[in-house]
Amino acid sequence: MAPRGRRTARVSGDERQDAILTTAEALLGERSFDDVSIEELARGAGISRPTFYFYFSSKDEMLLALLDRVISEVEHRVSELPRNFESDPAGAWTRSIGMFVEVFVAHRGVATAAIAARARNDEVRALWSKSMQSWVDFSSDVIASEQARGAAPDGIDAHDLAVSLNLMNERVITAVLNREIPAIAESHALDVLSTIWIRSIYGSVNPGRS
Amino acid sequence: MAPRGRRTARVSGDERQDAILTTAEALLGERSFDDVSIEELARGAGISRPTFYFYFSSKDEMLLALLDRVISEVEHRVSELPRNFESDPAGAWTRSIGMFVEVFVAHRGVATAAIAARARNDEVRALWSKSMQSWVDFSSDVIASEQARGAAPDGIDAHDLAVSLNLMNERVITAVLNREIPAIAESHALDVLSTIWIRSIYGSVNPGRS
DNA sequence: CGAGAGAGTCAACACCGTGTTGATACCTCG
DNA sequence: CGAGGTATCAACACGGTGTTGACTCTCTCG
Repeated sequence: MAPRGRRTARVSGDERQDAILTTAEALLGERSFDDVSIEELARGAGISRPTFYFYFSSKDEMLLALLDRVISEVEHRVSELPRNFESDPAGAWTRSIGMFVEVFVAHRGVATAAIAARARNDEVRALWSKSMQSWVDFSSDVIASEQARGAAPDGIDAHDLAVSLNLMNERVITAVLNREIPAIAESHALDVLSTIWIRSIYGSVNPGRS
Repeated sequence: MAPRGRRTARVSGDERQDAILTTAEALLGERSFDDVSIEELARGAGISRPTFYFYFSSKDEMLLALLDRVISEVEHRVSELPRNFESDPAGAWTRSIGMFVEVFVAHRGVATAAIAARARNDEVRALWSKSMQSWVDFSSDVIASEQARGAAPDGIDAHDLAVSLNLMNERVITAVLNREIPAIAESHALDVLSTIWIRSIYGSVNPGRS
């Protein structure tokens, strides 16, 4: 039943929860997780600090909710990645890595906060690890099949290679997004990463089309 | 003047400072920086919490002192790295990366704490960045000269490549040391990293000796 | 309609870790 | 001996997290 004429005095619980998460994404865009107090999150959502605890049992719990949304997006997008690497390996890898970059750019604040929280919070670590594994499994499968069909040389375990390259992506992209030193120019990032992936997977500068 | 017969009731300031740093390295080996309180550091060094502030103005300041020692070691060891890449490129790179790995392994606690603190503390960030740059400059110089002499293909900026590969090392090694998932086996790490470096620098599986 | 039941809210409180202050003891050197 | 730097710590102030208990609003059902 929609509220008529006179609006309901109180906004619904779900809206409040969303308001908290929205406030959080916004604040994490400008400041670090530690520098955002629960007080601010609550004020941003129009409630008092204790009421925040009605919605989330802790600040980390809220980060988990934020991260959960991102993970769903990641798993969905990874499952839709094309697997036709035979015809244009370089292009296919570049598109895959590009998607990785896009997700990080779109959720920079959450990603940075999660990476920091990972060190102290088991649940955050588990959730982050789940998302990294989506990418690792995808790339590991593709590398293994490229090795199987003879397009990529053996001499390195497909899974080890996939893990290392994905960790490189994570680290290089956060360095770029947080304007660290040393880092590379944002405009080069995708190009540089793709080049490294392709050279180290195929052992050559120019993997042949077939 | 050495204390005679009767020992000085009070241990010297320098010893106390060292005791704090030693306690810190030990505790950081088992717990995260945030989980180590100043109270514990002080107790470990046989002093009270306020006295800790006589030696360091904050916990971060102490981390800085810890990191400073590591940086000196890094700069020293980097400057001693051989540069004879012409005769045995693969071996030379493996030895260089091996040294990177060694430093991380030897100072695992400090490295992990510094990486976490980097996000919130400017001085830690600056110091860490200085140490990364030692490695980046070294590798960037070597890559550029390999490209110049025609042993390594162009098509990627030497500095961008050096930054990315060094960031990969940082991330992969911390993942290994902290037993993250996904990560690779500690015993493979050096081998996997070297392979990726060599393939992506030389654009081939087997850079020729000359 | 009116008495629960739930959801939602918050003032006040307890706690813990950081950083500060001021008083005091010790040690050395003129 | 006594002045001045070195070293020490009890007690305090502060800020952020998480908890409690009482209150209000709204919806439902006899």
